[in-house]
Amino acid sequence: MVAGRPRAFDMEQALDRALQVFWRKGYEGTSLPDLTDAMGINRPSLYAAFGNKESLFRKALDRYSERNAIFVDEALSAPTAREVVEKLLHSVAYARCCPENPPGCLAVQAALVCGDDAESIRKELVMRRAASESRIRERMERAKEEGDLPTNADPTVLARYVSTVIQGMAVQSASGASHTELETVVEMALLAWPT
Amino acid sequence: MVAGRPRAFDMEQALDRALQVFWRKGYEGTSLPDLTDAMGINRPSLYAAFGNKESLFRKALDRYSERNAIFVDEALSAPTAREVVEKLLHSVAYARCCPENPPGCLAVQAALVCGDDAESIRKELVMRRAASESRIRERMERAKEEGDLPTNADPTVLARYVSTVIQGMAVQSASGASHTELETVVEMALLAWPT
DNA sequence: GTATTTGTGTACCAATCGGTCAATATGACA
DNA sequence: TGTCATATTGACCGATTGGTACACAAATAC
Repeated sequence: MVAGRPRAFDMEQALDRALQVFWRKGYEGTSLPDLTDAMGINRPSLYAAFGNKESLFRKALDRYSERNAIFVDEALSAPTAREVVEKLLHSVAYARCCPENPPGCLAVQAALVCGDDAESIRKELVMRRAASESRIRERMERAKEEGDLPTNADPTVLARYVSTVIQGMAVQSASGASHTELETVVEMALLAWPT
Repeated sequence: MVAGRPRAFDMEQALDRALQVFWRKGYEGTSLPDLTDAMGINRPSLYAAFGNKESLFRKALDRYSERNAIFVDEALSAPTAREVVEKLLHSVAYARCCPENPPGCLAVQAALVCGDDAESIRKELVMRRAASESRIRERMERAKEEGDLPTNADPTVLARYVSTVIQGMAVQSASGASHTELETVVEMALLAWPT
């Protein structure tokens, strides 16, 4: 980039707008007019700045993941396994219902199933969800080494359970559940935690 | 219907095939060629027999719901609240991974989010999921009246927790989880149950 | 056998899909 | 003040979307 006409829009803001649309309508449910309207730019500008629809989605997904990572990292750095899942679940209950964002979880609802064209997006999301679960599992393994969990506790199972509850809350949120409703789920889910 | 040329295909079988496609690809992700190919009929036959895409989906959804209702009814008729949720969760763990069906739950993944055109389908699915949760809640209310649950137990919260776990398992299944993996989730989820 | 009724097959419809081209506008730099 | 590099604009592309019109085939009713 040497000189030339400067870009008339804010790329960060435009990407945020695109993220919101994908979040609300999913990958397949979002059309290019949906995107250009929300981003306030026209089609060739979108393609010049972000590539095609798929690469725009991936950039939006990266942004989504980065923001999620902030509170996930914070939760995972709690001193005990119990505190980790408490923080994690409470954070998710808040984040999925944060009023300035669409309900639900992008990584769950953007392409849980899809037509053949979007199959690579679906697989990407499957991998991201698996990666999230792995991070929790690794934290539980550490907890077990530290004597922070009973010797018969299985980090894989614990992580899968927590992931399942989190994904269930995503569906609940996408169905209109409120923050307080999700909090009751969190409290109950924590009753299963080993002591 | 007085006379006329007889239908050359089996409507029940064709509807089953359509259900499979919607289940695997979601409402928006399924195209009419997807449907006609799977059903082995051509477009005008499909429209004559089932209306349009939306009404075909609703018929397929009804069929899906009926089949689900069989084991849900059986679970809800168990004598105690504890047995109800045990049966329910184990049944779901099996049903979501039954090898002759697509993974996941149609009512969750067919249109968790979507474009404007499919909005009425999405709302229908939200209502069905809410109805399922209500059935569980009513069963828990009955259990409480029967002294089958602690006096401080909240049927609404119990039902929401069970629904959330079930929906989480649907996401896990759609992501490739096996039956035995879901069973470990069930066992752990049951640890939260009040005694 | 002929009329009537219904299903099937082909070919088509307008609208929308994701994506691009060529012309023009706008800035930085010399 | 040009020159050059990039951004914006509107029109356009072929392919696909959900949905139909119409001619023909196959059965029953008389």
